[in-house]
Amino acid sequence: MSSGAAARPATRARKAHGERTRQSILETAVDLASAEGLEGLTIGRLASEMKMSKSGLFAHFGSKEELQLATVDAAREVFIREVIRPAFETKEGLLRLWKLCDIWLGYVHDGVFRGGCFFAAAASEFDSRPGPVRDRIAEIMKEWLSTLRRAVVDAQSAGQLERGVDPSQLAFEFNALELGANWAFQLYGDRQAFARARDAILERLRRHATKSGAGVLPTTSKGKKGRGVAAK
Amino acid sequence: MSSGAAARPATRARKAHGERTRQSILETAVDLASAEGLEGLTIGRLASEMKMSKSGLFAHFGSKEELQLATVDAAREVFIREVIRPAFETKEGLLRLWKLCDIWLGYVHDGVFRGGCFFAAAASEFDSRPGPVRDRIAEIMKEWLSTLRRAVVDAQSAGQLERGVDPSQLAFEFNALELGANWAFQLYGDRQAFARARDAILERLRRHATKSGAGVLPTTSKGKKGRGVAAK
DNA sequence: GGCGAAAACGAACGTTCGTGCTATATTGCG
DNA sequence: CGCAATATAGCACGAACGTTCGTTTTCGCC
Repeated sequence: MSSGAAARPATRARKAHGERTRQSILETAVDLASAEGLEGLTIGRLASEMKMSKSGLFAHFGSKEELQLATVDAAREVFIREVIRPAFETKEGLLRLWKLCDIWLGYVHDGVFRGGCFFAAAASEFDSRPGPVRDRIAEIMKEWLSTLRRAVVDAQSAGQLERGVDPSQLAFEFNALELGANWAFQLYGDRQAFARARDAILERLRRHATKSGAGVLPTTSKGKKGRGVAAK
Repeated sequence: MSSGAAARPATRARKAHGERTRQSILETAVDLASAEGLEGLTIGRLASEMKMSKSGLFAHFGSKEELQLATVDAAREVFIREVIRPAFETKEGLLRLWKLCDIWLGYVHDGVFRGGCFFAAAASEFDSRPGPVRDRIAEIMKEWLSTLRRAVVDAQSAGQLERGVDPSQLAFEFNALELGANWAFQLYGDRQAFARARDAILERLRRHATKSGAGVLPTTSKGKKGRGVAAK
């Protein structure tokens, strides 16, 4: 009903040239919204950015709320492409858990979104504003938290992480440290915050790593390139 | 020039009844802004909440930006009263550091501001919006971070915390965990997040506490009442 | 009790918001 | 080519925004 990516049953093969502009509108929308907020993302502003008329652009979505929802989902796609997918190139275990955190921090540092983590900003903006947009944001962030938690469990199953640690607790802490780094970077431009978050995360990973797990972690948090897969 | 609290040189003793309404406007403004954001805090909305006319209310501030600045400073006063002052009743050292974190979490949990931590929301809203408001918010959050850092240093001076730990690093981590709890509570209503943050903070404090420091920390993170000053 | 200042009001300003309508380009298919 | 569907533009709307202005109410003080 909504996620029309590429799953039409071949009955309607045409209708492609509206979809394309819609997509490029959403690219701009995501960028704009990450900086000015999902509510500050105004249709007039977006239209002038796209050199389109308000009404022409508006017709693609039908309402502002639909535009916001589409923007959130577009941001989710970017997040998956920039963070999840790269981290999942590493096979499950302690290193993938680390990669998830490391790449997340890199994605904020490198300014994939103009205003830092799109979802951190969106969550904070909508957390007191009930409705479908808020629900969708919460859902997506829950996906992320689950991914983090799942990575912890997998690392335990692989025998690289002590079984005593609570996966939800660890996921909470890592997510908090990431949000903290994002916060410090957005507010102060403090790049050191990334190193602080990495230090804190690595320290926890090291403390709870088993003997076989300790080897896979990078030796320092400074360099961008981790040491790579050493174990096995 | 601005902070006219109660420091007039007795030349002008009158002029109190405008200041009072101004103060009560700001109370409402703080509450409103914490939920709907500093930009969503609209003059018309605020006026109708106060049962005043837009123009009558407006005259107290002269511009929306001035209103926002005054609101931010009013929120700072609340924060000092609700968090800083209570924590500073405990004498400097490891316990005060813990109190700062513990009370902060309580202040979010108990809903001192309708939308969670006022400054977490404001920082996120204004971090991509240069200007005096953003600067003031950043300044206030820096005060908080400094307070946290200072508490770490004091705990070290008191011989209750290992001197090896980096005060800025610890302040960063604690602040991040607090923001993380605030985030989880606002978005999911997840009260468990407070316990998670407390656990994480306490664990770090315990790990780096000296022998003489270990005694002052509470035995569990569950109860609201800490064990109290046991050492010395 | 009346005077002057401070405080609150009501109406209007120009702008921008989201959202409808209607008409005109643009395009894919027979 | 011509036709139908789609995509974009133009225009107008009611509401809300921050702000200004001139007037009216309130209130401390002589």
